[in-house]
Amino acid sequence: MNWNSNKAIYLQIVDRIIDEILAGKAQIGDRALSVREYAAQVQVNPNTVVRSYGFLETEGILLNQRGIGFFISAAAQEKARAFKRKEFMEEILPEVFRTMDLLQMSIQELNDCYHQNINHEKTN
Amino acid sequence: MNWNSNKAIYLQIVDRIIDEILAGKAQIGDRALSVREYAAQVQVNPNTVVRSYGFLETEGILLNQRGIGFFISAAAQEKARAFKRKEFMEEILPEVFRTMDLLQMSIQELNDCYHQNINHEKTN
Amino acid sequence: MNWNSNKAIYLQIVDRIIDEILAGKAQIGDRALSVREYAAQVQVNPNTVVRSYGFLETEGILLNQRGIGFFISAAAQEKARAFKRKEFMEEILPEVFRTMDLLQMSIQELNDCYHQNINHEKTN
Amino acid sequence: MNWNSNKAIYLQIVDRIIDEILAGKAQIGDRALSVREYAAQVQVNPNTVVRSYGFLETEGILLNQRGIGFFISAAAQEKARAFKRKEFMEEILPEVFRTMDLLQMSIQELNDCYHQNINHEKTN
DNA sequence: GTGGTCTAGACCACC
DNA sequence: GTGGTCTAGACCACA
Repeated sequence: MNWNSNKAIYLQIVDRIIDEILAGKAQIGDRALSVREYAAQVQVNPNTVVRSYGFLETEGILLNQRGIGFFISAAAQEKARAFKRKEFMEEILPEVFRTMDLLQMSIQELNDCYHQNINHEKTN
Repeated sequence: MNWNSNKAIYLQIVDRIIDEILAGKAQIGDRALSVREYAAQVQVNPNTVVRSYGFLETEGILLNQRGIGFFISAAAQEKARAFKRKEFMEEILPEVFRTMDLLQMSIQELNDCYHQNINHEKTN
Repeated sequence: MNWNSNKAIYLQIVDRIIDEILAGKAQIGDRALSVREYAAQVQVNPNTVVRSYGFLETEGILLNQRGIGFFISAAAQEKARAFKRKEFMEEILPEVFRTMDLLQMSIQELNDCYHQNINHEKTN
Repeated sequence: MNWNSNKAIYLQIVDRIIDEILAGKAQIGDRALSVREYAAQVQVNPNTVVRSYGFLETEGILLNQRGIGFFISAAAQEKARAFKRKEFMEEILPEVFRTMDLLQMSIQELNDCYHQNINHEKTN
């Protein structure tokens, strides 16, 4: 796994799990990998995963069953989407629009970028 | 100024100065506020401003004349725009499009947000 | 049953059984459910019930007749009451009074809560 | 410091700090002891204090100023009281009343205990 | 100096 | 086996 050095690893793990839930790769009720398994898989210390899982539990995305493990909560999709959407609408987008203004970039240009990006992905 | 963000304060100051240059509030050849003045103005430790100015100097946006102070370089506008544009196109936008995909958000919705945002600013 | 609490499940089961004894739902000499039956009933690992029963045995509330099962001991009512009362008077109440002091809550308020609580239960 | 082995140390530290705020020993705007200082004072590992402070920050009771330290937030009293009160009303009290019922203890007896307790404290 | 993060390794209660 | 906590010690960015 490639870690971006600007963001805490445990938060990058959080993002990754949220993305997987949103992408439907993890279904409601699925058991999450055990802390040790996940840690081994992504090559980090188990404590780091404990932190990620703990964070996701406070967000209501994971549920902990004592002595058994963590599970994808029933509201995981919804909570994950809300979490991501809030971050996007309140923190990312305003900054994007402000930057566009400074760069004197029109919304039309942004649309062009979007469609280029989409086409680029399709050909991959 | 709110320093609540997760981003390092010195980088927030960098952004702020670049924004002012792009917005034309600081002209080529203008003398930048002294480190102490700026620090006092934004309520921050002078060392922090030193770091911001240093960063802008390596980017070619500020020029340091020893014993006199920092000045807006001749190429400041151009450099600032290039810096900002590169960051925007290569780091911000791809992530934005990826997030839109995860949130199943159409480019149309983004356009709507943009126009709402613009109108909101105009009425301020 | 909700096992969400911070308390160990086997202790929650202990509390539940003590409560049933105090409430007179389990009579002296009654045979307790087998570990497996109880485990199935409350949806828990049998080992967990084993632990609860073991705890109650050391408290003299259950008796184990090898090969037959667990029974409510003759002194169960008395032992259960003593156990609960001791815990209540020595651990719970002092902490309750200290918290009331911190919250600047009067004994009158507590009385009000009590009566509200009672009325609420009656209407259920 | 005496640690109760039933509760995580970092949570006991949280409780202790909340109690001090409610008791008025820590005033709004006061700087909290640095993580290292506090850790040395109560003889635990700094990481444990980091966890306590982090918890209190998410509760809005402490504020973190980057590179400077933690401070008692403006809303600390209110947040601390709300936190404690919620815990008391929703978790402690219902259990207390249920136990009183099981022990066939009247509200009058509870009042007596309260006044004894108060008198006892006064003579200390 | 401050807090933030990560690792390594240990012990625990619990299922 | 599971997660939860704690320690010890390290390194980092930041003020």
